[in-house]
Parts: sequence; structure tokens; C-alpha cells
Amino acid sequence: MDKIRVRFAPSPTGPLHIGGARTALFNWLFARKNNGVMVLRIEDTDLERSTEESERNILRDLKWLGIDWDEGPGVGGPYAPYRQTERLEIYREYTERLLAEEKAYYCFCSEEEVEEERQRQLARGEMPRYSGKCRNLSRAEQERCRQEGRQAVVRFRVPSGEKVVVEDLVRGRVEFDSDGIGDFVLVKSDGLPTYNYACVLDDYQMKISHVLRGEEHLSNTPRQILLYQALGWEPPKFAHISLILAEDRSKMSKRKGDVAVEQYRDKGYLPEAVVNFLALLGWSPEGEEEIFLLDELVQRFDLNRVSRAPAVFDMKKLQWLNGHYIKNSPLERITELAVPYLQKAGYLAEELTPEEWEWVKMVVASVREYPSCISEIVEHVDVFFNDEFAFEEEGLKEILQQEQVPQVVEALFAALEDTTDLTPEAAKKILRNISKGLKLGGKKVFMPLRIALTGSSHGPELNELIAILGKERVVSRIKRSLALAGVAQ
RNA sequence: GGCCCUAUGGUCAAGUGGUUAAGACACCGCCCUUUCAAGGCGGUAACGGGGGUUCGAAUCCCCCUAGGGUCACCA
Repeated sequence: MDKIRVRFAPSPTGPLHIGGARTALFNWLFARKNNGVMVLRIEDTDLERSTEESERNILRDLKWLGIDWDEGPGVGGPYAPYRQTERLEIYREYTERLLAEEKAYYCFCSEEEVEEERQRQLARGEMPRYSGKCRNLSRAEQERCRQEGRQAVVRFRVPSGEKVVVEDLVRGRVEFDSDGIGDFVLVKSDGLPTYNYACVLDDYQMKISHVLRGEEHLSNTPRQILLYQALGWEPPKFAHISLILAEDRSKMSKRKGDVAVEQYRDKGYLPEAVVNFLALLGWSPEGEEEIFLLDELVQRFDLNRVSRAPAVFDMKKLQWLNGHYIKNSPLERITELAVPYLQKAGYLAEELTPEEWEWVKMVVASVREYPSCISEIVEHVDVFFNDEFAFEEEGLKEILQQEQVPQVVEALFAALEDTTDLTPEAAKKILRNISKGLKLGGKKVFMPLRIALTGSSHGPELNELIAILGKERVVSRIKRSLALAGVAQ
């Protein structure tokens, strides 16, 4: 069996879309699972919309996800170049051949003419497609058009009455009628190949064995197969993956939420969460386990378990997955990711001393289970920075006015006095001793202290809070709160 | 509109003629607990409709319905 070679072929006209990322992931998993080769090809034949910046961003985001490639931009390979605008010579050669064999022809209809015709057909309820007007122009007629300065495109002469069969690896056998396909453009008037054309030429040249792509390309496939036949080439195997839908079951779009993977990265989603989530959209593992890192996905990935139905993007599940990875990643890493958000929010200075860094780690440790993405961490840390807090609600003061409070506070201050190393563990011990020593239930000890320390009835673990704030701030915060609640000290 | 794809709980989905129709997210409840979370345990909830085929259909066939894709000198 020939070596498995797959490709991901984005067009650099915007950021890496979440759907594109999944297509890339499935290709990558398929290649890695089968000891195949992953090719990255840049389809930049749309000069108007392609930008170098988009290309850079797409490559960056693929890398961020952990998807690498064996051939393509940056790494080269036996079939270089891997950028379509650098392959124009190759395409030209085949265009000559197709033209010579009369499998393609020059068409001089202007875009406006074709568009008008299209509209007329649409209005009549007909299928819009090229009429074939220039199909049989004589040499002389062609010459005249040229003389008139008309721009030419090259169209493919679609054979009539042919049944085109796509043996799709996920969809099974799909049949199309060639009569439903108009003579499509191969080479645009600017001399650049269209997608369907360049795609076929490149896939063949690059010896791509399997084309895994989004379902929106299923109806392009018969055109491409016709081209393979015209060129006398064996087509690759095709597998069309169903689309990812927005929550309202329509196509995902900018309006309906975040569609670019960079948006997820910016919000503080971890790449392994995004990958794990994407893998689960349209593919299902064999067992009941659903948490997988990239290499585990490689072990389990199987094209036969890719589903045909479109999948709705379930943000809640992504958040859950991300939360899971946030809770289970090394604290050092989460802290590194969290610090920029904390700096941006003004909680931290641009430069941190080693001591501050250690302190921030404690902060992150005590709140990391709350956020579903790292950026949300800023919503939970105010309690560690803001000494001038107000009571969340007036009723909370009554709890500070309870009769046992002065004793509890006194006991705490005394214990703090005797403690040199105020770790979370030490604080926990102190709290427990107070509760025991005063023979008071937890609620009578912990709730007043929590309120006095934070102005709120809920928040991080009390012992961690105390350790993180340190003796001085604990004392001053409590004194201030008691004063505010009118409790004599 | 033509062509094509799809159809199991709110969502992702397992299932490939005989199952009490898995599991996960979400939701609800209980437990744990010094709060909120997290975690543990449990619960509600599904085969779009109609015809066939068959002793027997979520599973096979047809029709309908619904959703989606595509019909560009965009990819």
C-alpha cells in the first residue's frame, strides 16, 4: 500500500477558523495514526484577499494547537513550493495540455455577461450555470475577441451525460450527474488558477492519497474527479467531514460568537482543551473516556468513527473541558498564563520580583477552579488586592456583631502573633484550634472571619486567604471591618 | 429552485435487525465542606412523521418534513 499522504490547505484570507482547525486536526491525526505524511499547502490564488499576515497567523495557530507538518512552508519538502502562487508555471503546463486536447477552451464572456445570465436563469427558476457560449469558438472568432481586447478565462469542457461517482470514506457512495455541472473556470482572467483546478493539480503532484476536508467541498468533488479523468489520473480517496454549526444550527459566523482559534487563545483557552473539544465534534472514541491529549487522540483516531451529521458547537462543553485542563495543569504554567491578564487588569506590575511571583502562584492556586478560561481569573482575585472593600450586603454586618466575634478575633490575633511561617497549612491549624478552643461550631468562627476579611460570605478557602494576605493585612482588614460594623474592639 | 448531505435526550454522541437505547456537557437533587466552587453519588430527558421489508426494527427500503451544503473569474 502506498504511503498515506494528507494535506491541510488553508487559504490565507483570514484567521484560522475553528472549522478549519478541526479539518487540520483530523488530517493530522489520520496522518500520525497511519505513519503518514502531513502536508501544509497555502492556497493563495485569491490575490485580492490573501495576505501574508493571515498566513503567518494560521501557521502560528496550528502550531499553538500542536499540529505540525512534514512538508510545507518553513520546512520545505520534495514537492516544494507549497504556496500556490509559487507554482504558477506548473499549472500553465497543464492548461496548455488541456487546451490542446480540447478538454478546455478559452471563454471571452465578461464577468458582467456571465453574471447577468446567471441572474436571468435564477429568475426563471433554472439552475444557474454557464451557457457554453464560447465552447466552440473558431480560431478566427477567438482572434477577433482578443483583438477587441476582451479578457479570456479558460473553462473546462464538462462532458455531458456522465455519472460521476464519489466513493466517500465517511459518506459512502455519492453520485452526481455531470449535466448538472456547468463549464467551470480553470484559469481566471488574471492568469491564476481557480480552487478546483489548482487543488487537483497540486493534490496529484504532491501525491496526496487522502483528501479530508469539510462537507462544503462535497459538491466540488465531482468537478475535481472530472478533471482527474480528463488528465488521466487516479483521484485520491475522499472523506468529507460534516460542518460545525452555531448554536441555532446555522453556519458559524462572526456574528454568532467566536469563530477564530486566536480568539479562544486570547481568552485563555488552553490548546489541549480546544483540540480535545474539536476532536469530539464529529468523531467519537470507542470507550467512555472523553479526555484526551493529542498523543492519546492519535492512538484512538479512526476515520470509521467520524460521524456524518453536522455538529453544533457546544460552548459549555468547551468551557468544561478548559476548566478541567486549568485545574489539572501545573500551577507554574497556569500562573504564567494568568499573569498577563492580571497585569492588564492593573492588579500586577509589569515586572514581578521572585517573591511576588511566588505570591501570585498562591493566588492563582486558590482561585484556579473558578474560571472556565484563564482571562476570567481576574474576576476572582479582587479579594486579594482590594483592602478597601465594602460589604456585599448590609445584613452581613449583623454577623460581625454576634457575641462570639470579639473572642474569635482575639484568639486569631494571638495565634498570628505566635506564628512565624504563615502557610495555608499553618493557617488551617490556627483556625481549627480556635474553633476547638472556644468550643464554637465552624460557622460561628469562619463566617465572621470571612466577612471581616473580604466583606463577602463566599470566596476562596479561608486558610489560603489568610496565608496569602499575610499577618498585617489580615489584622488591618479585620479591624477596619469591625469598625465599619460598629463592633467595639 | 436543481443537485447533494444529514436526522437518537437541550447539546456532543454510542448503537450497525432482538439492548432495561451507553457515556459526556448542561440541568436538578443528595453527599462532602468553614462559604462559593471543585469533587463524589444519583435523577429528569431521545430514536422527526408516515408507509413498507421482517417473526422482530433506532438499525434495511420508499415518501414526507426539517436542517444544512452547493450551484462564483472565493476557496
